[in-house]
Amino acid sequence: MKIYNTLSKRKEEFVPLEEGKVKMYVCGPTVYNFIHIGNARPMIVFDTVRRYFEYKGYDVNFVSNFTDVDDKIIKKAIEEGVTADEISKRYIAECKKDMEAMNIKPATKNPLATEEICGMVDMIQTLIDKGYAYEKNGTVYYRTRKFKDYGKLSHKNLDDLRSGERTLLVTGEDEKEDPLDFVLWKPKKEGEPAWKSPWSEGRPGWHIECSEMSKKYLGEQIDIHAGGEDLIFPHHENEIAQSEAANGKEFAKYWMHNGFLNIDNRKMSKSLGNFFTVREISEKYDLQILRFFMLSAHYRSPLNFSADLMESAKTSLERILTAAENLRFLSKNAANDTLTDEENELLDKSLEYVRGFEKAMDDDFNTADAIASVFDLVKFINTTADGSRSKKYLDSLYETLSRLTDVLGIIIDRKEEILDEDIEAMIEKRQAARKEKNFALADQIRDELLAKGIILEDTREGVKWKKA
RNA sequence: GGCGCAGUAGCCAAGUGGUAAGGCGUGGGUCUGCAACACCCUGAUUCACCGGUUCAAAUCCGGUCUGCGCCUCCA
Repeated sequence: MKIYNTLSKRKEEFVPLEEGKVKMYVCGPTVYNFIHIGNARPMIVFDTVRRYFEYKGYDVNFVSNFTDVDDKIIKKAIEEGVTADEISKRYIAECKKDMEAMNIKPATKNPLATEEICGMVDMIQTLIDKGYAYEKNGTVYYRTRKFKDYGKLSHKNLDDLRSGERTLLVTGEDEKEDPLDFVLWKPKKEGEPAWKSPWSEGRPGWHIECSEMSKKYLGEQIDIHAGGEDLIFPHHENEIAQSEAANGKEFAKYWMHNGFLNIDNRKMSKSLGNFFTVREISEKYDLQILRFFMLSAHYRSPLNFSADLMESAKTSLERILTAAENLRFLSKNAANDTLTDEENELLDKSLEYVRGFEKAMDDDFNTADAIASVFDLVKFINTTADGSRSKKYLDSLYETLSRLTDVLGIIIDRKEEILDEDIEAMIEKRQAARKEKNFALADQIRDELLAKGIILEDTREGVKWKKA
């Protein structure tokens, strides 16, 4: 397996720290509102990465935090006249609902920043003891120039940052030894949530949260650290500086970053009025479609979102779902159960698509290419599966398709739904009408059912129905 | 100013040296009472543009144009 590593700027063969295990940390959202579709991209992408590791037999320890103390949360709390805690708890719950609807597997652990303050204080103290941090008037800063590898992830050097950052110099607090130093701990302002520390009553800086939570739940060294590309600098760069200085060893072996989601080729923002929450999308579409849409491009490419593209994704996904539905239907009605020699050969052939899928995924999780293999398999299913096939053959194809779509987090199973008796009766009535060639009545009944949200399809093997 | 990414058919999108995957859409056909599903056929003599390297370039090098991102909270 190859993974593109932001550190080296190239694809590298994946070698786990510990045989058969993957330790990965994904920076989670700050919970001050419903998550937006931009937040959804890393969730979907890295859940798919995790699923593929599991498919390959790895035991994945997947940790993703919620940042539940932050200026934006505090601001929102003040607006609503409630506690910051209430805001964060509420939106964590809402976020988990959205994640479930996107079929994102629950993380092994979702640490909350506010529950890990102790560890952060310890880590900051270690940094001070080692000379990597200093305290001024209750605020603790990281001594950026002391960490010689600073800039290795974002491939910046300190002097470039300085020359470009006039604003930083101007706004930089006088207390800082250097404008590039960043905050590890800050004293509280009136009315803000605060915790005790040796330096002041206050709260941790954003960057130290992830360093500490990653260490606590995964250890000092992890395999993969991931997040949106905007986190490369300064967030991840700072995490490296903190963790490697404090722990004295390499923090993460592979750094993965997803590209941004744009709306009409522009960055999503509230001021441009092109801002969508996942919840809003879910009112119009099954979130499987959003998931499928996001996986239709490579995770490192920018991805443009629009209504047309969602419609297109919906139709595409429908094609996969229809093939699965057909297999289920045929299997239920299959006459014989033993595989013929020809079917055996066909099944061998179908494995070619599995190999294509794996080859794509092995190459830095190329989901767009992997989906092409799924469509090849779908075509194969549509051309070889019919009423004459054995149950075993049909089930075997279904199992193959299901295995691949499961890696993508696409659910093809559908619960057996039971129709109301009167609808059942209408379908029978329509069948009778068709037999008598009373097509006017048959069509009328079909329209009535459509109005009730039931779509009928007449096939050689019988009548199929699905919900609109 | 510094750092970086991208430009492939109507749309989306794979493809990093060997002669352009896949999906959506369009048009035609087969199946069907019709519809739907599905299947078959239909698509870039060409990969923003110019020049170079090579037997061979969408893929490598140089330049031009265009769009975008990061450098500040941000997935």
